[in-house]
Amino acid sequence: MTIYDELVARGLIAQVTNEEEIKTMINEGKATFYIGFDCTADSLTAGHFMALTLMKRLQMAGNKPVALIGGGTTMIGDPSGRTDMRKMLTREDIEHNAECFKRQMEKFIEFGEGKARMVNNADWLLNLNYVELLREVGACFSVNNMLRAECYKQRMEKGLSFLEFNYMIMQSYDFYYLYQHYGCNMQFGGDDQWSNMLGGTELIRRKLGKDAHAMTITLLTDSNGKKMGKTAGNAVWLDPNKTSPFDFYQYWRNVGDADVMKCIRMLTFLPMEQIDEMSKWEGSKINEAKEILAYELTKMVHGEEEAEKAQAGARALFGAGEDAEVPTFALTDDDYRDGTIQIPALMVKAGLAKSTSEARQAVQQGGVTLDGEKITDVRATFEKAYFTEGRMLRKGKKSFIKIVNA
RNA sequence: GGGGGAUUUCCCGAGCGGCCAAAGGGGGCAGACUGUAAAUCUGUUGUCACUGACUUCGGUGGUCCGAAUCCACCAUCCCCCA
Repeated sequence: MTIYDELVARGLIAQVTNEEEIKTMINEGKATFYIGFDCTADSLTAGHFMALTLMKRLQMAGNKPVALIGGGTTMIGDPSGRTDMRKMLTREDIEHNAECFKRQMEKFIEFGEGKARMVNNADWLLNLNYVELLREVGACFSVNNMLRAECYKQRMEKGLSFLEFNYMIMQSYDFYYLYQHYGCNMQFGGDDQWSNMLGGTELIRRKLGKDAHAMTITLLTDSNGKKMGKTAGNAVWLDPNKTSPFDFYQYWRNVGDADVMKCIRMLTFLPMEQIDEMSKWEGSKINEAKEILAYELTKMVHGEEEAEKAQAGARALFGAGEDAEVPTFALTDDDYRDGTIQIPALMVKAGLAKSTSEARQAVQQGGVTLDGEKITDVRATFEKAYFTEGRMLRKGKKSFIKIVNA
């Protein structure tokens, strides 16, 4: 199976500019492709993860990846798929974020001589001269066409600032620049980037008379059409300090039945034959597929050891077993008042509830247990000695944390 | 530049002088049912020293016994005209 066919079989490809040419190019390992990452946060997310795996797949097939850190474009903010303007980030924040991205990416992609390359568009975008840029590329963009672009549609109703309107031009310029300086002949991106990417191929054609290609990745959505990689509006981070390996594992362990095989196909590196076999599973056997998915992804992001721990912890908590490897929280003397602590305060400190009110409600509704004992009294108080051995605090079905003394 | 409209709790969106911590929906959380799934049903969803108190309705002042609701100014956004 060729790499292109595999990408198709895995459902990764959404749109391409020219299928035949792209197919030949990547199958023969002749593509130098880039993917841009806007550094709006200090960690990559599960959403970026798919792009990283795609880079890896292509790299394994002999193509050269260029990871573009959007140090420059982040200064503007991509309006695609947004109904409001992004908050402006300072230059320092952006640089810090770019640094974090770089460290995380290095775990997946091999960088170095003749391998993958990492560039930051701040290096060329920030020094552009306004009038020169207008004269150089401004003439190649038709405002009429831009306004028709999908990525601005939503914003046309609510209002789009000139700042953001220029995002497409900056992204197009990136491609134009990379084409000339690094021989980059293809761009990848999420499907929501399609119009921005076409801006780039168009610019290259007009300025240089050359063909460059664009290809988009199917957005990973669940069966309800919602973007995956988020819980309650919060991203699932790749940084273990922001989303623990256990929570990361649990996120994938809990995907809906209808979405498991799709995730396995798109995100893991398991061979297609095995995947085809698994997709025949039905009923509660699907849980095994979920475990495999969660394990595989946790292994890729956090390493085998963490994946084992997360899996063992989850099995112990939800099945039988005693010694569960779950995140722990250590109480210090300051957490106790007169040597004791009340259950709502404990829950807030351990991060199981955002406020004591929320904690109370959980208790009142019978959702809180300590070492298997259901807590019914909101005022239940515990002494320090009680936690010496470590106690399992649980809220609802899926939130666990082990409480110990520091 | 001129004219009109908007700004409400996580989001959407009612409220237009006391009965408002503020309808309804979404989302979240918890309970039941289950397979750590989906669907469904129920409860809950500002904060706290929680049967009471305190702080919210873009910002700042004002009117009033009393304001999310009225007035003034400021800020931001949208629409129409130029």
